[in-house]
Amino acid sequence: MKTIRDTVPKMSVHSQRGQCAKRMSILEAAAEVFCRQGFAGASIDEIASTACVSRQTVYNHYREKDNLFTAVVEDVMDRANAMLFTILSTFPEDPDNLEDDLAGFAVRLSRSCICNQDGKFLRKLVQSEGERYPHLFESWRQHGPGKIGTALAALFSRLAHRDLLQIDDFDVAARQFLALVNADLQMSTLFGVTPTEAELENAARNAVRTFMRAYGAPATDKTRRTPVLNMTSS
Amino acid sequence: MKTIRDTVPKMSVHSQRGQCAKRMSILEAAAEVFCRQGFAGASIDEIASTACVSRQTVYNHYREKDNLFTAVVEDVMDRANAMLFTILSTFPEDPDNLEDDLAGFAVRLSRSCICNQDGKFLRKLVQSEGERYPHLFESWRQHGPGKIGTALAALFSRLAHRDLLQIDDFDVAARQFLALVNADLQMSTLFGVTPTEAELENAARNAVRTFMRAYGAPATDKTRRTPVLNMTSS
DNA sequence: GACGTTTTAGACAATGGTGTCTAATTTTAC
DNA sequence: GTAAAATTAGACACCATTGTCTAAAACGTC
Repeated sequence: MKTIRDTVPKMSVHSQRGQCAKRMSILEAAAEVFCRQGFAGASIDEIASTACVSRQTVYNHYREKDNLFTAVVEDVMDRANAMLFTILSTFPEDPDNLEDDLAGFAVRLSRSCICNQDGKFLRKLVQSEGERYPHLFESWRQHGPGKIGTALAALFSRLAHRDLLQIDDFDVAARQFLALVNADLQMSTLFGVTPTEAELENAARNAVRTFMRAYGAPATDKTRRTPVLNMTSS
Repeated sequence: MKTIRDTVPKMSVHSQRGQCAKRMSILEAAAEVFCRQGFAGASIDEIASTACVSRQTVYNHYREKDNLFTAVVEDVMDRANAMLFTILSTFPEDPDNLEDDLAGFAVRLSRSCICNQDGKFLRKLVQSEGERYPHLFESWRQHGPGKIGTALAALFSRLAHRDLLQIDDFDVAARQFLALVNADLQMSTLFGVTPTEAELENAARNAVRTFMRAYGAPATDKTRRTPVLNMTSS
């Protein structure tokens, strides 16, 4: 990637601050407009005015529209990736109450990796522009949310190894866990509406309950199933 | 909606055939191009040449691009709706082997309503153009695949009523069933690749197995796992 | 073959977007 | 303050697209 440094060698260090702020402002605005309008429907003028920046500044930083788009995707992917690692580090490896802890984890995951602005952007962009920018698929799989599945599979395998879960295929279980968490949120996320905290918790509870029924270890005393017939979340 | 009939009252009956064929050809081509390029990225020229029709003919049948888009969405929704009813009518209401029958149903559902061309079109279009055409959301929910959830809930409730399933919340169970069926196919569908029959069957089997572990009736001999302790309330 | 209708190719204006250029202005470093 | 760098507004050429118009051609029916 080419940064502004390559073309402006004599620049002093401190002027980076204003430049950097403008760069980020442009990236943020471009993400917003690309997400709402798609690549073809987004105009540089709208991106510039959204970023409170002149059109020429956009062209100064990113030579052309394609280049800007690539930079935006890269930026959002990096951020989403960092957030994903943060959330994965909160996985209940040594759970007190597995069902509750998994539900909490599911809430954090959906809130910060799936339902947030970046998650929505990546899903929408991969779906709408993926066919014309096939590298989006690879990026999504390797640097983006596509990694969640395999990472979760590894974490589940550890729980299974300690007999806290009974799983035959970790990859399938991980995908199903994600699918269940999304089951109640798909409508909202498809419609672009950010779910409330209560909806997140309810969805996570429903998902984890079903997941534990399918994969919970049957015999141990502390994971005795509580036959709840009503959900009545908080 | 204004059709060509309104402006050409004296037309003979048989010439409708060619016209009708052209109309359908245009609709089909427009669906393909809109799906691939999005609304803004699709050009009438490309639609016309894809349909093997002159541009003027497109304008003759559908006055403007917006109108054509609306007609395409309507057409695909209607077709998807009809297909959905067909598939729903094959739901195993009186199952021989519930798990196998549900898996077969899941294969048919994903093949003919979710992973097919129309399903892909609707998902992609609702996601990418939904914000600018909010009526798409309502159509999707009322006339499109959004109905699958509630329809499935009703069907599951019948099975539960006959003690073939043990479900507390039918809507949740239906959404989870759909989510599980999609769990293994999300990657393919997101990438625009049509899954093979073997992938469909494998996905359906994984989904139904987990679903049955979570919601299968406990008493029958074949569903050995998940010893549900029934509540002693009352 | 004659007639009305539909389709077609091509030209056309209008519009809006991209990307470039310039000259004036502002910011920043020292 | 000064000089270098960045930003800005505006004009500009260029191109793609939309939607209209027209005259010729193809089609279907009688």
